[in-house]
Amino acid sequence: MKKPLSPSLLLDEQLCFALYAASRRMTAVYRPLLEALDLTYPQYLVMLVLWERDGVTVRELGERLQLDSGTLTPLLKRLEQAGLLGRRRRQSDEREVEITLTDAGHTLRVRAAEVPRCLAEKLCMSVDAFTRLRDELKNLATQLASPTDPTPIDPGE
Amino acid sequence: MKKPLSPSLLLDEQLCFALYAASRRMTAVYRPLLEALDLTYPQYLVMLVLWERDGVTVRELGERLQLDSGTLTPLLKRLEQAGLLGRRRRQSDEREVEITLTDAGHTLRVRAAEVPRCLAEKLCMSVDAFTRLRDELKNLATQLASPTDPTPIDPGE
DNA sequence: GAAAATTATATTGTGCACAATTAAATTTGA
DNA sequence: TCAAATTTAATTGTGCACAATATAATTTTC
Repeated sequence: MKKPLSPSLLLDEQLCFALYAASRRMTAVYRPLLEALDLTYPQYLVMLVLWERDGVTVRELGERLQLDSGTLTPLLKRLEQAGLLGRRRRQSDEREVEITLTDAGHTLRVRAAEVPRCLAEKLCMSVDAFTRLRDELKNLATQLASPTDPTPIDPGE
Repeated sequence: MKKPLSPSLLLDEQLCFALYAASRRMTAVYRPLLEALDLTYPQYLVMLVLWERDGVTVRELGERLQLDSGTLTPLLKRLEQAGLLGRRRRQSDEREVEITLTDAGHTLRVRAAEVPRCLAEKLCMSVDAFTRLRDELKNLATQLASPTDPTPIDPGE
């Protein structure tokens, strides 16, 4: 009598829906905070990367955030229009587009520092619980990204 | 010396990004499985609700999935075009649109039953770990949905 | 019982996500 | 060296999400 791992089609038993719903709730909580900075949530993520290291390429941004150019190109153009960053082809390799923060882009970081504080308040979690859940989600993403890992047989192409 | 709860702006320390990335990875894993059923992931969620209880209104679907009519109306029209469901105004209250599965919609459930099995394989998690993570995410969503819970002062409107 | 308020859905517009294709620059290799 | 393969962005098209607005049906209140 071994109970199989979630063979259910009941919505409330799905891990995927709990994840999907929590993720949308999370961005909904960020929305009013980021609105004050004139940023959307994905734009905020791009800014986080750039505040860590300026002058990265679109490809590097994409690797970090797991987003492709179809998403990033228009998003970066909007941030450029907003005056937060500049985009230009690299001299060394004209295929690459380098993203650099403007002064306004750098300055925004100060106001953005409030955002994680507001969220910490909202979360009401211990540092331990926060770290544990975050790392569990990272592990989950890693497991989900594994090529064909648990598939019994797959000769591939 | 009390360390504050995640006052960091580093991408890899954010719970929100771990959540966002894991959620997108999850739907990416579902995508090829659902493609075989000609469903997108949000369409699959709608079908899960309808397989549990047929004849619900758009409003009830929205409450269950936390999606509004701006998302559901076109999605439901696509499922109607695909022949999986029908939409008609309720006699008792013409404001409401009742969604009912067609025979094809009911039949699809059989093939969909394979989906959670494929995912369980991919996840490689114990039932306990699965359940615990799912319920932690539900709790997180609940906490994030709480109106103004941890805000010190807010006289409101 | 009619005006006002509420409720339910649809519509419009913006901004992601992501697949598929295109185009240009660079690298590789016969 | 030069043609083929690879790499990087951009473009195009579809389908969510969600805010804001519109519209129509129903309920409430006087």
